[in-house]
Amino acid sequence: MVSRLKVYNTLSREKEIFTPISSPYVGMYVCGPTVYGDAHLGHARAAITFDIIYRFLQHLGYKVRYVRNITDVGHLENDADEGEDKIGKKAKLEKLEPMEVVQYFTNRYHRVMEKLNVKSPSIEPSASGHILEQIKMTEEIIKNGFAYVTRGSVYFDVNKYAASNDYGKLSGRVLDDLVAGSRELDGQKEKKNSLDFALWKKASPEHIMRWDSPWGEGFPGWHLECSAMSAKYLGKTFDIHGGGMDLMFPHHECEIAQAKASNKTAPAKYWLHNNMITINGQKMGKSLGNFITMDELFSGKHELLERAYSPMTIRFFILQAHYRSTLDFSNEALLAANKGYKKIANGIKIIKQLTHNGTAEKDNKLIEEINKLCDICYNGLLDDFNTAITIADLFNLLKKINSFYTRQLNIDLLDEETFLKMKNTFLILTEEVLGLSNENIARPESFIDGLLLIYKAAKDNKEYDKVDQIRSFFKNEGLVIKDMKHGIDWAYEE
RNA sequence: GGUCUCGUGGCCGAGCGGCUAGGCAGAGGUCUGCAAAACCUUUUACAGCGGUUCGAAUCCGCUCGAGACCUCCA
Repeated sequence: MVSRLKVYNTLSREKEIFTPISSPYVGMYVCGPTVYGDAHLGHARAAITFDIIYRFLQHLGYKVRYVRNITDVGHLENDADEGEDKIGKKAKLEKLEPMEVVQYFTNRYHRVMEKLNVKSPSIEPSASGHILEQIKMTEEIIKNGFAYVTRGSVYFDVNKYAASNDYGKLSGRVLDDLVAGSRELDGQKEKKNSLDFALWKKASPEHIMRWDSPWGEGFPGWHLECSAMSAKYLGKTFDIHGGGMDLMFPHHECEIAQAKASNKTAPAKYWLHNNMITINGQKMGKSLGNFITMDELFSGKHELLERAYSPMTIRFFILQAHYRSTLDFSNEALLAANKGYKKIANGIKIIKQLTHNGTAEKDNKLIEEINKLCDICYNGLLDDFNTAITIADLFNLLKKINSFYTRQLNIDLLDEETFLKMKNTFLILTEEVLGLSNENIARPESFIDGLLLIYKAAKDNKEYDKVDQIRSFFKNEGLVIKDMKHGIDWAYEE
């Protein structure tokens, strides 16, 4: 397969032609959520970004194994020794088992993803389910001389590693700058160097989540799970590693170091990072507390929201920007996205109804124009998954589709091939690749009530043919009309 | 302080040296019993100042402004 797909690789800071390690197979690992809170817009952006990548790679014919983890252990509040585990803290607060917290928020995350029409990954491993793999990797790193044990904890020796590897390449850091800029945090006395990070941490007495290890009871460091699980399911080197830009340093940098220190090979060929959602120009994030959860968006229940926004509106909103640009949240922007999405949704609806008669005379100029409009639609996606450009081009194609629909243009002037190409290009790109499914926005009950009003009027006017007609509509849907002395209602046909 | 990114018309947002991005909003028109939709046309741009170039929103420099990472964050 000759690839025309270009991807921006954070490692090289360039767009590169995408060539998988062993085509047609593609391995992709994406950092998933830490399940101690509800998903917000930022989680949605990351998930949707890599959902598009997953879908488009599949569309191009690749066989993709997509691994997205659930972080349920080891993610501390901060780097200090007394930094609490995020899950553990929440569990204590709510008087729950840590795994209850994990299950609860995992379920909720899945529900939101389903609404957003984000496909499930091929494998969704959790950190707590891979403690053995993480211990093994830690042992390997110690064996290779890149980690040391202090009082029951194991730390990665960044200086030692950096002597023979370029630590900081991914995030563009220089080691000396990092040392100079690093803050003094408590409890770093165990480390030889402030940049060293934990592979395994000794559990303090009050720490709930703990496992046996060669170094005593403890728990794995945050960065380790991704290294262990990606290697387990995708091999020591795989094609794509993704995640939010904020994970670039230190998380992804540490992952590379761990992988090289244990497996002696760089983990991923391409590193892809999605940018942040901003709100009033500022990053939306947990620490700033300025995030809006997906449930709040769906229900409109948040002080910054003027109304509720449907999942597809949000998906469309996110896709209208390129994934490597920041995207600013506002009601106005979301409102515009809502209308834009509806326009696409109407396009999907009408193109399914369009039919074509092949016998008429053909218009070669029109045929050429339509073909060109169709071909162009792929350019955006092929250029580093630029959905903004593809959507713009789809709107241009949609203008023609609408013209055919309203008969302002005669569709029979197209040849069969072009007609099908137009239909397929629009439907496949919108529904399958961009994942813009039709939302069921109509409320059937209000239609039923409306029909019953007409039914009543027809009865009053003794227009019995109309009455019978309406009754048969109901019957076809498995419903019956109930004429009662005190009024009219409907019921399910028994 | 260090490293880096960005500043596009009323709003959002593409753009990677020459060719109308697109969506929303506004104006005019076609169609229409009315309305809506749709289609056509159209008004507001590239933070500022210099430079490179035949040509710059796009490259370089400076100034101003916003932000990200260097702790946890998608």
